[in-house]
Amino acid sequence: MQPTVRDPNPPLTRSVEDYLKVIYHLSSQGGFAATSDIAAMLEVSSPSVSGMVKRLSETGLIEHVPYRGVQLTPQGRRAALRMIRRHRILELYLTQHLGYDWGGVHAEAERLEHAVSDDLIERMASALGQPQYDPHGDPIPTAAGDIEEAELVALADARVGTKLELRQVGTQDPARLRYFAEQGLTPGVLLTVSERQPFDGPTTIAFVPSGDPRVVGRDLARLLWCQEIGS
Amino acid sequence: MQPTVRDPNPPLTRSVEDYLKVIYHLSSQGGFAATSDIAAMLEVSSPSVSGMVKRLSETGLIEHVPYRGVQLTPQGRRAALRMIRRHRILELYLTQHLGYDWGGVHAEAERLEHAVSDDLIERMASALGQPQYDPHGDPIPTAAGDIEEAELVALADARVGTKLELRQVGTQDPARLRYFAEQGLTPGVLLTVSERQPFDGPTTIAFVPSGDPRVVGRDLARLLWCQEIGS
DNA sequence: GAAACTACTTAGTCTATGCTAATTATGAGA
DNA sequence: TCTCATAATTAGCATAGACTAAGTAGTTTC
Ligand SMILES: [Mn+2]
Ligand SMILES: [Mn+2]
Ligand SMILES: [Mn+2]
Ligand SMILES: [Mn+2]
Repeated sequence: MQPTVRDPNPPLTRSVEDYLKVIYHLSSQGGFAATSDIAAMLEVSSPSVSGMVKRLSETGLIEHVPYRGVQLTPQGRRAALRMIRRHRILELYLTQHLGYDWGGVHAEAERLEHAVSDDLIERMASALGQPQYDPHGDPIPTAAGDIEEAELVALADARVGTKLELRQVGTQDPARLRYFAEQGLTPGVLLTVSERQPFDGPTTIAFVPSGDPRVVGRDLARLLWCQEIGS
Repeated sequence: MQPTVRDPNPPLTRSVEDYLKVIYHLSSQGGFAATSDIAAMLEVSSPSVSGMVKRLSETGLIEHVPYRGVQLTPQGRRAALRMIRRHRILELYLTQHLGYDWGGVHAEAERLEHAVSDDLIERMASALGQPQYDPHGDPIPTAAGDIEEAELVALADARVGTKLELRQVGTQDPARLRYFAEQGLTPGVLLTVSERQPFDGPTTIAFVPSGDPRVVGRDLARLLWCQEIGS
């Protein structure tokens, strides 16, 4: 009778997968992810995060510096990017093939990402023609775990007079997403920055080529990630 | 400070949903589902089943007669049929739209059924044209919870000389399913029973209209559910 | 440099779900 | 009716993941 050896490589649980994704997003700018930020993103208590952080660092998925924060190990990063690939392919598949709108698709993908097989994800990716971006403009990591790192500027910070392409919309909030869609503010749109009010005021843009003007408040303008267009 | 009131109607967990489905299948012929049969189907231990049975009967999803077995309450039956609808629509969607074969599709649906929203299932059902049967010929319950009850006979029990339509294939085993598909034994096929060897021997059939003969061993013939065709 | 605020961790508890080992009920045969 | 095999249950324990309450470390502020 075996003394019950623990599986050294158990499959990741749903909770673990969501923690890794959140830690990836919080530490992608190079720094550490703070306990309280993780707690806020996942809507759990700080002690819950401390507990999970302990387990994740014991299994080698993250590195924990007490009172500083956590970072992903290469293994944790691979796992996180795998989940992000799943999430974004699911979002795109649901919008392209099942009529979802880009506001409602996030919640569905948030659950499905943990249940689909790699095989199903690759079938969806094929059906979509190996897409590079999800409905919100976010880059889809490759199956090998590579992800495009774009140098983008928030519309709220773009200099007046520059010409921009809207590339990513940095929110999952259905209400804001639907509003952006109504305003024509979806990835791929071209615009110029015509004016910005002082004291963190709104930004005025003009669509290219129509020239139609639009005023965008500061909070929303911070969600619109753009790329400067030469000339 | 509230003394923490428990949610009186928590969402069902993945485990609970799988238990209900299994209990539905085991008790669908009118009787009780036995603890050991539930345990075998779910590949868990008998004490685990006893424990779950206690909780499920406390929440009113099943009726438990100790040492006899369990049956679904109307509420439990509704929940089980909802899961079966999800499972079968998923199986059909994956085969029709994503190129799955009918052998591999069950495992994928077994996980996805717990993660999809009702909305997604209904979108899939629409894309499929409100289908009535899954890839294995099993009837898909309606969203309202009605399910077709067909009077079928196993090929192993069909009288020699009768003409039959193959309606359902009663296994999820990928190897057997692929074998059946190779042999042309898929739902909708017409055949006549030409011979049966004594002492639980194999059954010989002839396909209609081609007349091609085929010998089917007893164990496999018990998985092929058929309907007698008039004339 | 001490006080005070904030963020983080630790301690202790709870639920869901699984397990093994031990016990008990049921029904079939003798 | 008694015995025994089988099936089911109970007892006791483990793990994942959440929570609240309490304590501690780091950081500001005067
Ligand atoms: Mn998720
Ligand atoms: Mn997205
Ligand atoms: Mn299942
Ligand atoms: Mn099926």
